[in-house]
Amino acid sequence: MQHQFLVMGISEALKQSKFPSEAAKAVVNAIYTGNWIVQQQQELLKPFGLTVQQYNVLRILRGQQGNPMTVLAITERMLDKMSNASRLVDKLVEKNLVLRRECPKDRRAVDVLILPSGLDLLTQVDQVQNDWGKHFDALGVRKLEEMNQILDEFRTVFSHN
Amino acid sequence: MQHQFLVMGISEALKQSKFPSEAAKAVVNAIYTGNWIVQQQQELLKPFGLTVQQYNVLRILRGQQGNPMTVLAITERMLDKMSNASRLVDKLVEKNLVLRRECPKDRRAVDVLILPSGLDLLTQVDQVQNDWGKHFDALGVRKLEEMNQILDEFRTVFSHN
DNA sequence: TTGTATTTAATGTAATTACATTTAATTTTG
DNA sequence: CAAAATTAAATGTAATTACATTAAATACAA
Repeated sequence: MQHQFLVMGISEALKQSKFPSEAAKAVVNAIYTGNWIVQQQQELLKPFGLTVQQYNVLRILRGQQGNPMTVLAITERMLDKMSNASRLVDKLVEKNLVLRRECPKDRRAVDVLILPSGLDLLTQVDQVQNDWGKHFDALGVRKLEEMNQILDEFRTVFSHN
Repeated sequence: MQHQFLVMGISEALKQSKFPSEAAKAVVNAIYTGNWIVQQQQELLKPFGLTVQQYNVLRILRGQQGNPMTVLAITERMLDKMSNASRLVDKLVEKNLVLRRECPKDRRAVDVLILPSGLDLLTQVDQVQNDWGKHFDALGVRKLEEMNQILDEFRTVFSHN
């Protein structure tokens, strides 16, 4: 009973021929596309024993280039409204991919650092991720820029009530 | 410690100034935008005691115009790879919004029907949803069509290995 | 300084999701 | 027809998420 994401236009994908408006269709399409990507990434990450969220946290930590980040700083950079960065970091500590230690400047805060083992794992995952991402290059930079532009606009239109 | 989705370009939103490629940015942007919408809908639906998934199932059932749907048919039309349409329908039955009964043609299957109370609730939600969706009209049909086109292409590019 | 408010992270919990298994009914095959 | 395979839904469970609360440290204000 596993639902497969099929690759097709949104109407065929959801077997829904008519939407009340183009905007309604875009809303559904954006959710569907986001889910579709997450689904794909989940599959890619399964062999590495990482969830999408854990992977994202690792990447965020790598981006700091050896500098520690507090849990709060991690939360701010996460894609997902986070249920719990604290517990996510827990999992990564359990897997020995990151280090958690008291922040010397503020003892409320906790510094999190990616370990060499974490960097190694990311390197492995990168290989697979890059291959996967290559598919999108076929769209061309021009169109991808357009996509980014439109998605940004789509969210931004909300600030102009 | 609740993370707020702020309305801005993807780079500012995630405080990440550079992406390895435009495609990588688009991937993140699509996930972020999908999450952003789901988040908004969650807020809208909270007063009605519905989760986004439950709401989607109700809408799917309404689309059948009084005809019953099996659980499997519902699953096929869901936005999300479904953990469990069966338990989702459970919740809706508990709330007295839908009816579940044995399918006469195939006793393995279960017919699910939306009840008048379910339709009423949807009518109420529609009002709020429509107001929310209005914001996107500002983008113009032209641009929304473009967005739908690009998102479809984005997923479709995968079938052309 | 001392009490109050705020910030940061962790924890408790209920609900949901992912994933595997089970049960029952139907379809297919020999 | 009978056995095997398949299909549909439900169930068990572990993990994750949502949401609220707590605990500890810091900042702020009187």
